[in-house]
Amino acid sequence: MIKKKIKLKDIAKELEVSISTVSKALKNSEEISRDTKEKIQAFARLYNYKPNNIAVSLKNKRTKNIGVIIPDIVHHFFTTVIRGVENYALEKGYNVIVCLSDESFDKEVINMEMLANGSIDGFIMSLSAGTEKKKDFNHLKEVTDQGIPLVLFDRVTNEIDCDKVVIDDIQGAYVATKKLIDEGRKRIVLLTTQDFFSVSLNRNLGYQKALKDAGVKVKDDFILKLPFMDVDDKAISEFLERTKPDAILSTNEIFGIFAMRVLQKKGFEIPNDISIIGFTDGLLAQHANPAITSVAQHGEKMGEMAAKMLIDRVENEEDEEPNYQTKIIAPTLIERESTF
Amino acid sequence: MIKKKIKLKDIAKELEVSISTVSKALKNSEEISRDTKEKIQAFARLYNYKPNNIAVSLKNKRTKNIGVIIPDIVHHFFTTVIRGVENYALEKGYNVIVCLSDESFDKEVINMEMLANGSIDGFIMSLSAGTEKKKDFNHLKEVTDQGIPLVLFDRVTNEIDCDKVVIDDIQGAYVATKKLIDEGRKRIVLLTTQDFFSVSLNRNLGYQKALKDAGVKVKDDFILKLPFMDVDDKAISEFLERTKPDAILSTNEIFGIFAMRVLQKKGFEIPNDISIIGFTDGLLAQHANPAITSVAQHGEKMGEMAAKMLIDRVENEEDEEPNYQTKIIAPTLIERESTF
DNA sequence: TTGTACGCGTTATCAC
DNA sequence: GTGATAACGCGTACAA
Repeated sequence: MIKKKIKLKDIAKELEVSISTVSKALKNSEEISRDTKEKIQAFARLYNYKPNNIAVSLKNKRTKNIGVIIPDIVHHFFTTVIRGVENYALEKGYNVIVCLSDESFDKEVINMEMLANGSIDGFIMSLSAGTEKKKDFNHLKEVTDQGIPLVLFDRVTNEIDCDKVVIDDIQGAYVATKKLIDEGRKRIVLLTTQDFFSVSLNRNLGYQKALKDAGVKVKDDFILKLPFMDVDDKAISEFLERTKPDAILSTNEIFGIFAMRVLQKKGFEIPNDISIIGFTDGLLAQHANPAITSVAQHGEKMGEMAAKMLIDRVENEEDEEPNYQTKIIAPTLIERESTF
Repeated sequence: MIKKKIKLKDIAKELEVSISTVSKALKNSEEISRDTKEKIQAFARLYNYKPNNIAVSLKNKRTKNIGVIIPDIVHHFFTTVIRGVENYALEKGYNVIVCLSDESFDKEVINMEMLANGSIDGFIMSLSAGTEKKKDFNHLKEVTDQGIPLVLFDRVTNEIDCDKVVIDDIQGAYVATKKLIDEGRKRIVLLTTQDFFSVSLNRNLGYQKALKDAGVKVKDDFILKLPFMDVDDKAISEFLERTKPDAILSTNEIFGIFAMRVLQKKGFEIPNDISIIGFTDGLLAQHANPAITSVAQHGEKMGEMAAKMLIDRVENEEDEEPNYQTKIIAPTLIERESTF
């Protein structure tokens, strides 16, 4: 009952010509006579011939696959990036192999090694928390040393020479903080993650810069650094009680949501009593009540750009002069109901 | 500067042995002498030799890739399924190639055809809206006819003979509706999508069955069928005004969230005035205020089961008697703040 | 215009 | 113990 896939050899045998004639005929080569071409093409269409990707890959040393390694897929931002990559990739005839590092250095290494042995033409990735913490980038170095193109996005590192796509995190935090200052807020606190995340560090800088520019003194105890994994309601609650803020900037979506719920349960009104701005313009921010003003990271655009950079690199490997670029996307402040 | 990847031939040349000796030595074959094995293995380790996946695939006719095609990735449920698939796949040494159909029949076909030509050992997929609407499953049929294993999950069809993983949607809706009835709710309305979605149909059945079992007459105008794409605030708003419900069952997460916001803006208290239960236990339901009681679909478990079924099938292709199975996962009602 | 021969990197069979 | 050879499916330089 199984209709096995037909291959060149089968067509050749059936039509009593050589394999190479079939191969050429199917590529519409000028060398082959109109008659045989038509005969072969008709037969191929009839039996739905499609070249075997693996054999073609082995021959061309091109897989038409791109590997994407992200820390976590249950995370709206990464999800939008994948969608962007997919969009562009499909258009160019590439498949996307997605691997999750699960925020773990080891998994990131394993995944990279698996894919680096011929499965893909290039990588798009965002560093896992484990890798950012450990600051060990040898697996990236090995990949680039082998000449495999790599594009880093969002969570990047200066240690590796390659193409990058990021948003201007400093600017994003600056604009958000400024918005809060302009509203007249005086006690603006920051909810963020630990410093080893490059993005958190930059957002923290932007926050501080905006305060300084407005002549406000930065207080260290107005900044709460939480572990990235399980959110700790209690820590947030205590922090808010201690600091009594009139505005909150959160460097991610989830901390902002948690803070808002804590405050609402205590009877505060958002934004009347307290304004909130979060990073990552995800579904949670959009559908919260009130909807949360957010710094959009434009994940889909980021994915598309990363894919474009990567595929350009893959398809023009002659470049002996790498000339790597870092594209910086401007973040956008999306004003909603959690600010005035 | 580029350190090209080393291959068997390079090792053979360097150590002045034959390629096959190297190959055997690296697989620790008994045929090779201890000395040469050690020498070769040491050399291979030093130069970090790793077999080329593509060549191995061509030889074994096994790619160790599995293709996952889903309608949308910016959707928490599918995202958890992918995570489940990834978990199991990585453990078994498989990569996951993710393709998005974008709810479109055409994209689904294109993606399938791309992957079916040797890129993957089997498929895991959930039907796009377009495919469910069109009821054209030829692309699936072709794939299974070629002997490529296929596991359908969540949005499945009876037209195709293959392994399947679903949750018991009827039961899920039944339990949720019963919960609302037991709370004493009298005017329970249903927010759902159009009938061509198999899951919506079943959830609708469960809702109606629960009402009938409780002796409540089902009113057709208590059921609102919305297009799946862009949610229409106004339609929901009008529906709620017309039906004046004291409880809402939503067959997905997003409609429930929208309904809640509409009601809250009108001054209703959840759950004091109106209870809400949604399907898909996603981030939105968890972090809404109040948090929404939901029917959990156990996406991660579903993904793991689908991956296990697929890989079992792939690795035991001798089975001439297919004997396909449909695994039915029991849904769980997660009680939160939007019900009593 | 068509066909032969070889290579892509690996593995398995068989001969030495 | 080791090595030559064929095969996986395709593409192409070269020969006929």
